[in-house]
Formats: sequence, structure tokens, C-alpha cells
Amino acid sequence: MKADKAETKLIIADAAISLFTSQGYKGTTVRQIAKKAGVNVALISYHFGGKKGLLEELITSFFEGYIRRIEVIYHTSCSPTVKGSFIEVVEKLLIYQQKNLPLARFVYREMTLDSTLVRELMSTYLTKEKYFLQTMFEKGMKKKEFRKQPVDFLTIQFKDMMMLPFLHPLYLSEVYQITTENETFIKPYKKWMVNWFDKCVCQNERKNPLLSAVQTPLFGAIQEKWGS
Amino acid sequence: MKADKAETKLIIADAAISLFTSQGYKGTTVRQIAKKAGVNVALISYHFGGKKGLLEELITSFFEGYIRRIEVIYHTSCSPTVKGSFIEVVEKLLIYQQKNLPLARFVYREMTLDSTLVRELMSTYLTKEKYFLQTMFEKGMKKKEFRKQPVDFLTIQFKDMMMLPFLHPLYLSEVYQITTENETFIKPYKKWMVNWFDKCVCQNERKNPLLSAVQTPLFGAIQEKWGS
Amino acid sequence: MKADKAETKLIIADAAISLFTSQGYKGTTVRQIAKKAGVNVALISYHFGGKKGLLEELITSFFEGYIRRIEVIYHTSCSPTVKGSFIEVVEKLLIYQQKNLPLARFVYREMTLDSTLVRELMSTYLTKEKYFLQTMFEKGMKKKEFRKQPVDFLTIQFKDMMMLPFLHPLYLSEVYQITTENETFIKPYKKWMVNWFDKCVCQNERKNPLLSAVQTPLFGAIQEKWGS
Amino acid sequence: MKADKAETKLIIADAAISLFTSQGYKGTTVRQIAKKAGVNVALISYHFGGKKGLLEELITSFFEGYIRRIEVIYHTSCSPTVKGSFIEVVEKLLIYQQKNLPLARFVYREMTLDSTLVRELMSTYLTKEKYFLQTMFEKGMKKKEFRKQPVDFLTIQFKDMMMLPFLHPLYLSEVYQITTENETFIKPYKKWMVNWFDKCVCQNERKNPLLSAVQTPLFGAIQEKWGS
DNA sequence: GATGAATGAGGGTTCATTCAT
DNA sequence: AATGAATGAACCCTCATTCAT
Repeated sequence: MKADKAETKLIIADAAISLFTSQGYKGTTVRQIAKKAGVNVALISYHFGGKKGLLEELITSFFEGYIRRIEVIYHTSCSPTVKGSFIEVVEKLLIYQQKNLPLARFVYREMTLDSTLVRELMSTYLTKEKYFLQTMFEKGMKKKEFRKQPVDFLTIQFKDMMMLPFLHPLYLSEVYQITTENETFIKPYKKWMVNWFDKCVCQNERKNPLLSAVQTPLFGAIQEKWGS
Repeated sequence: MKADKAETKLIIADAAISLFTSQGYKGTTVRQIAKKAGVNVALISYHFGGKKGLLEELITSFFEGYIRRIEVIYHTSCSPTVKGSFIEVVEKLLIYQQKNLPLARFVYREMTLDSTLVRELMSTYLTKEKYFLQTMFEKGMKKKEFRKQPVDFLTIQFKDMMMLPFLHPLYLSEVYQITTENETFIKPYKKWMVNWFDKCVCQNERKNPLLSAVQTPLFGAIQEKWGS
Repeated sequence: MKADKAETKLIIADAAISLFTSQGYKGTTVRQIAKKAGVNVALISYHFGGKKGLLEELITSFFEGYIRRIEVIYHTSCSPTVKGSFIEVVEKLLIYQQKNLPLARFVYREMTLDSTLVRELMSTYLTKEKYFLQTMFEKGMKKKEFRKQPVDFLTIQFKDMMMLPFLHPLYLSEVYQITTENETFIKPYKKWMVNWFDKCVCQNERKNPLLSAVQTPLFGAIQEKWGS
Repeated sequence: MKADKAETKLIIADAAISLFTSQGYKGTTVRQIAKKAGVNVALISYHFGGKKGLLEELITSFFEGYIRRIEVIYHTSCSPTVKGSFIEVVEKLLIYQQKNLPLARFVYREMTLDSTLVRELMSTYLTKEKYFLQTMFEKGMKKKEFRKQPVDFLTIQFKDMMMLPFLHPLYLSEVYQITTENETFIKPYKKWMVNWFDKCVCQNERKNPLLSAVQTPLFGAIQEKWGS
């Protein structure tokens, strides 16, 4: 039985994502991947040019989809406000990451490692992302929609908040049955991000500035559960 | 000149922490560790019973120190309020984690892997930690100092917030020169935690409940930098 | 040109037998085996699951063939006398051991070691062998063909005599050019075994009782036990 | 507590003999020996110049005692017949080997290995032994006490018979509780050797030539060679 | 495109030994 | 004489990859 070239690649990729996520890249052997995918070991080298090539394709495809979502909105958003565009970005990225949760988790974890390979792969995309986000922030400031702030810090904060929930230690989900996998997570988290824009980014009268440094359960989802 | 047993073990452990942190456990070879430590490879097996044993000792010693800090405060804190005890815990743990930053980072990352070994090592300590935190929260509630809330969620939120800054992807720090390593991080982060207690945990009049779900840059440290 | 799986395994096995026999299991390295077999080291693990697996297969296959020869005769021998069946067994086993002389020597030597592994491997086969031999001896006694004697001792004596010539120190053969390898060994040794059956096992008039101490049992100690 | 130099050496040697016997030379580590002896590992190198030196001393001391027993009788025996001297030799050697059973077993097993070291150690003693035995046999023939036969074969047969019972696979003893260790073994075995001398070596009338195939030589093959 | 035998590099570990105390 | 930390060589094995089919 001969499968499609594309089909076989997909099967292998899926198996790889699953194993890489739970065991890490180094901790996974090509034989484990081949076994889980139900294909011959040599096919991994054949289709991806080796284990490293497989990793590359996974990371690349993740960032590809990631950047594309920002890019599309950046170029076509018809929202009247910059904040509106940002909210679109937030929603699209949250959905994207949740849909590719294991891959996202794996990529983000691998990013915490000192791997030359991973660094090289990321740099292109991270540069692009930085460009888009910073441009948008600057646009918002120019339009007096956003408060004047160091753009760098805004960008990193934004990126941080978009990434952290997916870095969440696996064991927490398991122990407490709280998870970023179910869809109920997206809505409150998005709300929380909107709030962050309102309070910390946008140009708005803040009567009690002291509050700004305050509260917030990190995860809106949790907050949601025990009501307010 | 022969070194002390304890001394050599320390040198090896230091080298291992450094390498494990940047390359991961699986990505680090004993020969790299030995080379970095300037000792013979066999000494790792001699002193730690192998690479696995080295990992065990590192993780164990980290959690040992971690739990001890909670425990001491739990048993000897003379703060009149439970919140006061919690603040002590926060401070001690932040200092501890910052002082052992690479180790903390490494342990937390390794916790996101599906490693039987790591799971087994942690289970003891996590259970203890859970006990201490939950008991304290319950005490606070019984004393009407804290609002009534599901203790589980409080505990996990607290744990989360104490861990997240140290999971922070390395590259961010490097790119943006923001780091949890310098001491200026602790003070604002502690302040932020205090605020969380005031607004989300403690029994206090909240005039505008809507605000509670709001704001907060995840990292007070960052907020601090560009003023308020 | 890639060889058959079976073929390669045979080549490796042959090299292993040769080296194990002359240097012992512990004294032989997988690299020596691989070199002698003209294959890559990793193939040993690939085909046999490691050095230990190779040992297992060698010992198992030796005993397998050994037991099978007894079994076949046990079930299909059409000799009118039990002694006749025994003689068949003696002949088949002598031929078998001589054909697999190095393997036999190696296995028998390894049996003198306190190896858990070897013990476990043997136990199955030795139990089977014991069963076959004892049943045959008992049958001979029931038919009044054999003298009544403790079956245990008969069995061990028989086994002993079938094994000893192959345990013979290698150096003796070399020094004196006497060997169990050439075929002229089998005939007289078989004759000697027949004689042992006639004089010590079978029910026959013995005119000169003094002779009883002569025609062997290899171990006087044993003879002593069941009297003369 | 400092022990005598000699005492410590003995303790180590005893431990080594025990372990070498059950696990073989290669299968035993110096750490096992040191542990069993209750001394520091380095002492083995200190006292014996290493593991190899320890082996040398054990084998040497065994052969030393072995040869000395032959030598003494060779020079001082006042038996009127050569056969009488031989019987003395037999008795002394049986007792010696039984008293040093584990060592004897170990040495004889190690002799079946292709070890350059062992070969070199033995050669001296084996040459001496060969000289004594052959001279005695020749003397017996010259005195017409022994039949004329190839001396080589007589020697090797004799040596064979003196060695074989100690090569006996360990497991047999264990399974069947028959052992060469208890003293009751020596008497009958000696008797059997006497008989061998009477029937096969000495110049005596043999009324029933048929018996010639019976009283052994352990190896018919040998018997075959020098005719019947 | 798919297979599985074969490869060479490198992994962790164990070994007998030596060195400083 | 005795210790135990330290050493380098060599062990077996696993790895990702390639090759012939």
C-alpha cells in the first residue's frame, strides 16, 4: 500500500509533534516517531532530510502560520482603530495556538533552549513579528489612540502575554483539570487582553492611577470559574 | 592536590546546572559537564551514581530548599495576619529562585516534559507545598481575613505566579535586556503579589468590582521601568 | 551487497562461538566479535539485542538441538530394549556435541560459573533432560532389564560421562595432539559407554564381584553411596 | 587498626579465590574482592601489584604446593615399588586438591581459556610435573614393573584422571548433593586409581582380554591409539 | 515510495589503577 | 599500611543515517 507523498509526511509530522511535545526534541528518537506513525524509519530521512529537517519543517510551519495571521490583519484590517486591529490579532493568534497546542507548546519550550538551530529558524519570524507589532503600536501612538510609551516594552509584554498560557506546565493542567485546550479558555483570555489594552495601552482618563499596578489573576479563565 | 569530596561535587553540580539550563538534560553529555567542571568523566558516576543521579540530586536539592523556606515560615512566622505570612513566603521564594535562577529555570522546564523520573521526584515536594499553601489559605478564610473561594484555584494561581517569571523564555531577556536576574526585579514583583492578595484574596470592600478583572502588566518589573 | 538476515546472524554467531570458547564470555568484547565476523559492531545489538542476547541464543540453540535429539529417540525409538534406546541417545549426542564442539565446550564451561543468566537458560532444558533420562531408566528397571538402583545417581553418572570429554582442558589436546574433534573418538567412546551399561546398569550375572570397582562409575564417591 | 602485611594478603587472597571460583577471573572486579575482604581497593594493587598479580600469586601458589607434593615423594619415597610411589602421589594430590578445592576448580577452569598469562604461569610447573611423572613411569617400565607403553599417553591419562573430578560442573553437586568436598570422596577414588594401575599400567597376567575395553582409560580414543 | 539491514559516531558507564593524604 | 578521590581506557549500546533491494 503506497500512500500519497503528502499524506505520509503529514502522518509523520503528527507523530513527531506529539512525541516532541511530551519528550522534547532530543528525548525523541526517529524510531519512536516512525513506530508511532506506522512507517519505516528511513522515510523520515527521505521525506524531511533527517530528524533535524523534520524539526525545521515543524517550527517553520508553525511560525509561518503564526506570522501569516498577523500579516493578513496588518494588511487588510478594516477596523477603524488600531486597538481594533490588535484585538483581531489577539483572537486569531489565540485560536491558532490553541488549535496547534502541542506544536505551540513544543516550539515555545524549545525556544528556551540554547539551540543554534532553533535560534536561526526563529530569528526571521521574530523579526517580522517585531516589525508588525511595533509598527502597529507606533501607528496607535501617532494617532494619539495609544499612550506614549517605550514601544519595545509594549511589544515584549504583548508577546509575553500571548505566549505564556501555552508554556504553562503540563502538570498543572493535569492536577487541577484546568486547561488551555478547551475553547472556553479563549473568550475570557481575550477579554483580559482587551482590558489590558484599555488600561495600559490606550490613551484614556485613569482616575485612580494606583489601580493600574494591580490585581488580575493571570488567567482570566480561572477567574471566570469562581465568578467575580 | 586532591579536593574535598563536597567541593568536587559542587563544581560538577555547578557545571551541570549551567549546561542543563542552556541545553536541557537530554541535550547535555556527561563529557561536556566533566570538561566544563575540569574533572574526569568517571567522577560524575563516582559522586552522583551517573547522569540520572546527578539530575536527581539537582532537582531534589532545589525542591528541598524551596520547601524548607515555606516550612520554616509556616511553623515560625509571627506575623499577626495570614497575609503577612504569605508575604514572607513570597519574598523568601523570590529570593531563593532568583539566587538559583538557572537551576529554577531548568527544573521548571524539565517539569514540562513527560519524564517519569522528574514526576516522581517532584510529587513528594509538590504534595507538601500544596498542603502548606492550602492550609494557610484555609486559615485565612477561617479567620475571615480572606474571602471565601475555592482553595484549589487560589493555590494554583499563587504557585503559577511564583513560577512564571522564571519560565520566561531566555531569548526575551537577551533580546530586550530585561531579566529576572538583577535584584531590582524582586521588589516590584513582590509589590505586585501583595496587590494581588489585597484585591483578589483578602476580604475587603471593593467599590468597583469591575476593575478586579483588569489591568496589570504581567510583570511588575517591566511596568516599573517605564514608570506608572 | 546486503546479506541475508539469517546469513549475517550465522556469521556473527560463528565468530562469537569461536571467541567465547577461547576467551570466555566475559573475556570477549563485542568489537572482537564484530571484527572477526567482518561486520559492524552495532549489528550485534541489532540482530541479537546485545551481547547478552547473543549468549542467550547460542546457549538456547545448543540445548535446543541437544534436547531434541533425546526427545526424538524417546518418542520414536523402535529398539526392543531400553538399553538399545540409550545407545541411540549416546551416539546421537556424541555426534551432536562433536559437531558443535566449540559451542559445547563453551556452554559447559560457562555452566561452571555462578551466572544467574546461564542458570536460568539451562534450567528448562536440564529439567527436560532429567525427565527423559529418568523415565527411561525407570522403564528399564520396570522391565527387569536394568538392575534396581537409585535413578538419580544413574542419571547424573550418565550425564557426567556424556559431558566430561568435552570439558577436557584445551591445552591437553594441543600439547598431546589428542583431541575429541576427530571422528575416531566417537566409536571407542561409544563402546565404552555400552560397556558401562552392560556392567553397571543392566541386570546380568556378575561372576567376579571384584570387578565392580573397576568398570568405573567415574566417581567412586557415587558408587560408594549406593553400595556395591 | 592496622593488620599484619601477611594477614591482609591472606584475607584478600581468600576473598579472591572465592569470587574467582564462582564468577571467573574476568567476571570478578577488584572492588568486589576488596569489599568481600573488607579492605580498601587500593590495597590489592599495593600488595599484589594489581589484579593480574593477584591471579599470578594464586595460580603460582597452587602449583607450588602441587609440585612440591610430587617432588617430595619423588625424592624420598621408600616404597619398594614404583606403583607404591604413585599411590602415595595420588593420595597426596587428592588430599591437596580437596583441601584447596575452590582454588583447584578455579585454576583448572582458567586453564581451559586461551589466556597467555595463565599459559605462561603453568608452563613451568607442567613441565616439572611432566618430568617427574614420565621419569617415574619409565622407571617402572625399566624395572619391568609396568608394561611397556607410550609414556606420553600414560602421563596425560594420569594427569587427566587426577584433574577431572575437580572440574566437575558445580551445578551437578548442587542439584544432586553429590560433592567432591566431603572426605568420603578420596578413599574410593584412590581405590579406583589403584585399580587403574593394576589393570592398565602394571605388568600382570590378563586372563580375560575382553576386560581390557572396560577398565577404562577415561578416553577410549586414547586407548585406541596405542592399540589394545 | 518503501523497506530493513548495515554503518560510524558518540552516548553513559565501569574498570583497574594511581595519587595525595 | 591504609584510605578514597581521581584518572583514562575500554566497555556495551543507541543513535540518526545510508545503502541495496
